[in-house]
Amino acid sequence: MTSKPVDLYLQPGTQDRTQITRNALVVTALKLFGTKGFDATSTRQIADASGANIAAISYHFGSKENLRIEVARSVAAHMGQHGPVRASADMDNEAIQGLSPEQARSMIRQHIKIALDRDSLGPLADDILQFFHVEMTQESPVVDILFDNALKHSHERMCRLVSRLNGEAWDSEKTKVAALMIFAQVMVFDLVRPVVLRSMGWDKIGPQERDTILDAAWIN
Amino acid sequence: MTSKPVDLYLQPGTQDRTQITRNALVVTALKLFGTKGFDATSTRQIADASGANIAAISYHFGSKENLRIEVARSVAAHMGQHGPVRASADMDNEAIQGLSPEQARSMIRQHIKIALDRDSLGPLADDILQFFHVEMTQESPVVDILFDNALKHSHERMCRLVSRLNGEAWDSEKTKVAALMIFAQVMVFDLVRPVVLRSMGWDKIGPQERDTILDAAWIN
DNA sequence: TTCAAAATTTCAATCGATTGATTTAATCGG
DNA sequence: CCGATTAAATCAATCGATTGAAATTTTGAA
Repeated sequence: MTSKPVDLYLQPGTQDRTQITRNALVVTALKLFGTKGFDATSTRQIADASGANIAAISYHFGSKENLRIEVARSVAAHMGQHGPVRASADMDNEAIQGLSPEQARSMIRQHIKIALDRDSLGPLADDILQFFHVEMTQESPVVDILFDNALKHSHERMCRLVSRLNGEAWDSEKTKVAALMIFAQVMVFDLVRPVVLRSMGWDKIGPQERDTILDAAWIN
Repeated sequence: MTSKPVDLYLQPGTQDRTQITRNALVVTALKLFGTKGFDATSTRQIADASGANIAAISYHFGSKENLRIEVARSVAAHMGQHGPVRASADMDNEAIQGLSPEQARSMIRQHIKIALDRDSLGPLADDILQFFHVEMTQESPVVDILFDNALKHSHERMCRLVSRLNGEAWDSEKTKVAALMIFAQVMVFDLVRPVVLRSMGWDKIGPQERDTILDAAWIN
């Protein structure tokens, strides 16, 4: 329950049966929850697709709902260490204070570019982010896990950067909304992908399409 | 199947039993699908909450999936006639051609303001838009209905307006993405409301909060 | 080091409950 | 009275979860 989250990527030489099973269940659930949704995914589908027995879910995680939480903890932990969130940890608040508006703007652009970049998340990047996006739209215990561990810090850093641009306090309502809107611009294209594909005439949102999106993002 | 969509708002004096039952089922399903999601909503919940019998769903719509589609058709029809989509129908393409950048910018702002305004959709506005948003995130037959009847036209108008600003062709990829991003800025706050509430420290997204969002929207 | 006992993990089978949908009979309005 | 509609009962299928036994791994005394 309160133990270390399951690693989304097992080190190649792992022999531990338990670890392998738990990883398979979490990764499979990550994919199915992200694509079909939590409610539309049955425990049997997860078990079959991960090569485990149905009872394994109850045994290792207690319940389907707990598996969902474990997936969220794994995702949050992984993003915190390797993903876009990690990038914001490199700057400290005092350094931002001294930034010129032009420097801040540049860092914001870089920040957004990293947020769009999926390479840092590994081969599961698409699955991780799809799960992330889906869960963000629903009120559930999972939101708190993702927000506290992967969003809060990143948003605050963005607020401090935006503050250098608009001159307002970093924790003012205006600044906070502006910071959210910067993330929103690139995030929304994944959130409403079905509509985006139809509007744009695309058949997927790949690296090329993401460049187009990034070019259109407004950071002024 | 190919008949007129169910009216979301019955005229007060309606006596027609059939019409009343169908309306109750559609409105109830609209609310439940929007809040709990399609998969997490059972036909019994819909029947109970709407005061109808379980068999009524099969009788009137054929299946739960067909009820979902009927809800989408009703929502699309209602938005097309009364909602934000309607606003874009007032301008024609030739008029937009002659707009100065400054005029276009003003119309875009107005367009967005209308898209944020929920009064035109009536008392069910929140339910309608929540259903709308949820369905936009999932690949389903419903997306096509909503896109074709409520989004396509509105997006094209926005493209033509944006075209007056950036000087590019209205159907260029750059313009189309930019137009999407304008909608995205205000839409995303409803899509990821759970995260927005936590980030902003809000307990709801009401008219006041929407004003704050609108002020932060970038149209340059 | 050896090997049986103990603990852990997996397995097939099954639990009661609920799902979407259907059937049959009663009820309603015209 | 008749067709339209509803109500109650029930369908097979699937849901999440549990069971006890089998298989596997770990442990500990000799």
